[in-house]
Amino acid sequence: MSEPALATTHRSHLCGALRAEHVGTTVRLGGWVHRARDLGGLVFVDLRDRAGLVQVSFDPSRTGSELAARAASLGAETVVLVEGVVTERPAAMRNPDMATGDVEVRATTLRVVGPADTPAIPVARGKSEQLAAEDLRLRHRFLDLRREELQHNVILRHRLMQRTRRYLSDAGFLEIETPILTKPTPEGARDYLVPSRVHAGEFYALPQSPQIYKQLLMVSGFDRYFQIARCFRDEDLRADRQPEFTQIDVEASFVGQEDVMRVAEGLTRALWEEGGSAAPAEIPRMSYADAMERYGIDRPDLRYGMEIEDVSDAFRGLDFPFTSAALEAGGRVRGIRVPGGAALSRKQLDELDAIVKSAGGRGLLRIKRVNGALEGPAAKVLDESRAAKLRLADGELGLYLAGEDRLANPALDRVRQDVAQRMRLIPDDARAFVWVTDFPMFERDAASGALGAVHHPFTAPHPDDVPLLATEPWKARALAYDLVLNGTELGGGSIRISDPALQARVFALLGVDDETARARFGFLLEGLRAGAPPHGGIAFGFDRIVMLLAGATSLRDVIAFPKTTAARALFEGAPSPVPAADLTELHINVERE
RNA sequence: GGGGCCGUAGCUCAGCUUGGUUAGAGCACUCGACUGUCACUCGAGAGGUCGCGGGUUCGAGCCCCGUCGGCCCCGCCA
Repeated sequence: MSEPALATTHRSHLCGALRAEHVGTTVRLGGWVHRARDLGGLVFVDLRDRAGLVQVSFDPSRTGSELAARAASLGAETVVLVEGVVTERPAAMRNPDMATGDVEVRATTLRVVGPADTPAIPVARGKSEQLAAEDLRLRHRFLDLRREELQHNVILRHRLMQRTRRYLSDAGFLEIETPILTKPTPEGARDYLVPSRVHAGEFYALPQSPQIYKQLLMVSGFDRYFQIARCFRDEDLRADRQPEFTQIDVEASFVGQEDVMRVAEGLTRALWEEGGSAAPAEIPRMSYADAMERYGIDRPDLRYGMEIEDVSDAFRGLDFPFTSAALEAGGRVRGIRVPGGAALSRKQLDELDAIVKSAGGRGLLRIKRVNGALEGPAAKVLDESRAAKLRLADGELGLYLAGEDRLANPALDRVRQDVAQRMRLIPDDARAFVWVTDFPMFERDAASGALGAVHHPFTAPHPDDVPLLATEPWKARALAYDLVLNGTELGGGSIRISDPALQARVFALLGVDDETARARFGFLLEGLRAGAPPHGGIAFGFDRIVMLLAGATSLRDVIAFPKTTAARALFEGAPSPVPAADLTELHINVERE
């Protein structure tokens, strides 16, 4: 890959790009003083720009003592312009840890153009020195962003964004922008609202996603659309959740599920290649039902085994307190077998128990096989044939939960993940992509029994299951699909309903009456009645993809100016109060507690 | 809305268990020495609202209550 010429009137080369091939060249550099070393005559300055570091030397016997003295007095993070000659370093003075370590620039001039206060947080950091606290890093973001790691992440983000545009554009997709000021939606996440000055008491909402707009673009005949779309959700944050985030949003017409998945796979492959690691040619698939049965979650981590197994038969008919009640109530006994798990300490097992309890379970039944014999509270009640059904090998530990699947699944998932980490069962470089398909259309609220959309209310039912809408709608599958990597959802999508009559039926099932549907989604319904092609699409969580490919552990490390977990921007100080006059103009009266 | 952890010099941390004279260290900073370093080295110095408020106590960085901020998790996130 050839670097573009970044030469300007102030500089001829990038600091970090200088190599042996430049030896003898007179260069002009601009950069930040990373570190300076004053040896009492000879002075070295490591100069930094976005390409990296280069050592600039000031030898008083060549430069005169005045220039060397000025170099010695440079503070960290000062911006300077330097003129000099790229020189090969003597063999013993090369630095193999530096990309530019074979050369140095012998300075002939030095000009301070950007004096700098002593940095509030260090940019240059010793090998074993800790990072500054994250709130300080966010408050002084312009300094933190100078660090090599964040520079790398931001540049990677740019490359992934460009690769996305190139891939989708080459595949015939049109990049079309949709409004940021849009209509509040009662469904889904809480909206960020923007008051209207012109219309007292009325509000725009920031989009949670461009969902309806992209469907209307299909109605309008744009056939293939994409957008790198900023989305907003006013919900509480996590390490992998920001209030504003970026989606790669894709929609296409005259497509079925397979067509969308093929494009999504191609894009994934391109992005992983751009990120420096190849994605598999074909991504395996698993049904939602299968994922829940074997992994207890709809985004299974397939980098390791320990699948959930049903061992109800081993306990059926037994008078054993842990399992009897659950089995009689129609529940099951399920769990995982942990290879080598018999060696886990009492303390570790208690910690697992705590995890189960925090996930809503009553506790774990633990059975291990040591030297051929079962050990644990259930060992006495299980005879040979029942014990055999557990299929525990020597040294294995069985961890079981009894009860309803809806309660046991999340707990089993947590246990499986925790154990995998504890036992180091996850290979370092493993990548396990999987498509999860055949999601249910609806989920039933546990208390009220009311139906809600699993994906969103515009998702098409599986054609085989349309009859179920009239009888047992909660059993109907949707044409919805999620792409999962290592237990993380990368993206998800669906084929949409393009038949207005079917859309009306689905709204009815969701408890949305005609009038409400018209008020909330009228412009979409009118669109569908105007002649809608079959269409569907997918949206990827772009920030999360960058995070994975950057090897970062927090979204904040791949977003230039992120928010804290309290949705604050520490750098610019948002949100903030506004003058009373501004509120008056917006017809807003703020009540304070 | 709930739970957990953290807050001491510009930065990273120790001190808190068991309250007691002047709150320490490394880095950074200032001054000085040093001509091949690359986390340069060496010497000296300056630097503190112990997040904030209240309480207990003869006495609080340390104990208690509240509060603010950060991080992680549950709820929430069609």
